[in-house]
Amino acid sequence: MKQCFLRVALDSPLDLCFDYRWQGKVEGDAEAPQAGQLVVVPFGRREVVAVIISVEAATAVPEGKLKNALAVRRELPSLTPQWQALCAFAAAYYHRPLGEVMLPGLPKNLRAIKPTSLDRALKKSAKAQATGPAHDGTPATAPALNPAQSHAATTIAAARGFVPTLLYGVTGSGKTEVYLQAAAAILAAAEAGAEGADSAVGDALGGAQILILVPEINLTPQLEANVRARFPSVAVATLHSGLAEGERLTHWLAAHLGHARIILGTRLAILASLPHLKLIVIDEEHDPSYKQQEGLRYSARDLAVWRARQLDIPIVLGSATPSLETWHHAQSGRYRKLVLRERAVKDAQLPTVKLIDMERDKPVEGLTATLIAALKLRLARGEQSLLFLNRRGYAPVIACDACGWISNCTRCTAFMVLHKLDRQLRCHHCGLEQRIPRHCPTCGNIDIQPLGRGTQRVEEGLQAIFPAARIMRIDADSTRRKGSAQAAFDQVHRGDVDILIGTQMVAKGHDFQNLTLVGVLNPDTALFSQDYRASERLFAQLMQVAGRAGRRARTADGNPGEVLIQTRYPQHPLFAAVMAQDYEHFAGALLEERQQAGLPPFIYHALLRAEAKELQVALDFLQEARLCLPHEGIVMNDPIPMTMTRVANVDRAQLLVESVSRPGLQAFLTEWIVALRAMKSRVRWSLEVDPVDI
DNA sequence: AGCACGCCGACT
DNA sequence: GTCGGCGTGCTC
Repeated sequence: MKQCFLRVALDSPLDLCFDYRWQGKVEGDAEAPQAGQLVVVPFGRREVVAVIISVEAATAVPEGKLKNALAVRRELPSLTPQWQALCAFAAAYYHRPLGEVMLPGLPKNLRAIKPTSLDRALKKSAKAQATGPAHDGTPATAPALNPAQSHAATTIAAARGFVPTLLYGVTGSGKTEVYLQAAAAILAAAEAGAEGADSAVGDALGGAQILILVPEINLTPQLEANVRARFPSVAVATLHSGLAEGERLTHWLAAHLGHARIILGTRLAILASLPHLKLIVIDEEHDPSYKQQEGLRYSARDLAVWRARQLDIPIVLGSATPSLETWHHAQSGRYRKLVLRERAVKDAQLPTVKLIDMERDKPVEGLTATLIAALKLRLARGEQSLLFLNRRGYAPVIACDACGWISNCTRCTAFMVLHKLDRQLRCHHCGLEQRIPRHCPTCGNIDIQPLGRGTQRVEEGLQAIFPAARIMRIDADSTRRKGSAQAAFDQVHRGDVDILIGTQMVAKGHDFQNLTLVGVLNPDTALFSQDYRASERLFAQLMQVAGRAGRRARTADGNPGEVLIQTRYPQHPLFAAVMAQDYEHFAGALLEERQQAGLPPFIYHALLRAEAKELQVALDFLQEARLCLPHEGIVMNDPIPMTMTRVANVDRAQLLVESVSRPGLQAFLTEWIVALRAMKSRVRWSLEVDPVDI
């Protein structure tokens, strides 16, 4: 080969690869470019970093259009064929350009035309392993496992090849401990394998990497501390969106170079380069946060399963309330199921769950007399309580009694939420902020009232009822500053808080030792939601928040923790399942409903969204899209406005596409997206595969 | 998506 | 007379 061409993927919505002339060393030379390397190329009037997909001897691009590639970034080891294949799969499955999958996840520094001190970053990532500060520490002793935990850990670590495993265990059953012991066994086995082989091969065999995903950034510090204490001589790297650019670069490099052996991360970590990956763990696999909701709308859980199959390695999906998709696979035998029925702490009991009928026990300040009495008891005993309310702000809306005016957002189909502390009305969808009006903007009435309540209002009411109590609110508003969420949780752990009030942020993962009461203030809206997944989510959320109570052995008077749920619908079957803490029965019933209604996981969905200044324009586009191709075996629903039609002065509509066959749906989408692009419409549109909010 | 070019309204 | 609005055209 005298001359060669580089076929590259770059971050552009154009769904094609671009070829460049390479005027340097070619095939056979150690310095020749190869697939998986980063390369700087001119693109239009700018220069960008791209990934080399292949090196070609010829190109179909006419000579006049061809440009020269500028520089191959040889100091960075190539991204592996496995990583390239993962990206190629995601691009094909979600119908997005390859470059949009490959490049946005790379650290900014690597995508810069002139990377700053890459050599130093490379050295730093390597050093983290050899002389990390934790290296001299003694490993924290692994807690003794109960028989079910031991069995699970051994079974997972002994798996050979692709074995998807559901680790199904109630909150507090010690799933994390199972992950860590399985990880320890796999790391030890890899090390032993490395010693036996000669050193060159040993590195390839020995560098086992383990990826552990958690749903939220807030959960990484606790898990990281845990992991570092247990594995002081193992290099650990975290990957999540909260990292500073420098950290992100060194952590990403530590993973890519194989130095980091345990990688903890949120969903974005599933697209990281992990050349020695030997085990994937998805903790709380049912959690909606694993679904990316903008840009490339991928499911990190689904990609993780694909990645495990591709690498032929085990994957563990852990949950007390598995997603119906995963449960369905476990029931049908496609996934292996390991069960933890006992709580790991000796004598710890499941909390008792009771309902409070709000029709009989009328709430004051959102709190029923029963719940207030329970809070009072905890205060007297010096125990902590948690109140859960999935609505931030002071009140979701303010209204005028006289004329019926309500605080609608002028740009969205939504209310302006009252934020009393900031003296503002705020739209949670477009960010619009307004001063609170002193009188009704329509009729001038001075008597305008907040309707409903959010966390701020409950906090205010609680403080009035219990003036001496130390009350802490944790929600997206109170934790906006970096590190403030961790500081707040630390305060709760230290015992400086009597009553914690929060949104779903407080429901996940945190292990509060002295917390014996959980109050759920108003779960009712989810009972009658249009969204067919609402009840699955509510059940998981209630079980999860209930699990915050009674994680230690017993309360002062020997009772288990208590969960009180306020509702106007105590007869609703969902609550019966929550009280019985019977996930299996509930999941079975939901699956049967889904099968009869023709919903996932028995059917596959894709969603075409369109947005325009005028709703009709978006609907017309979807109608045209609906008819532009024959679609045998595909159900095309009518185009409809989205539930929240208008956001930031843009109207949105959607078209749901269904099929009983995943390959059938995929084949159709591949053709359809070509046809949609050919329409050359000015309407903004996007296609989502496996949507969750429809 | 960027980033250009290109042709019509209110400002130093 | 120019700055700048966003329509449309292209990117190996």
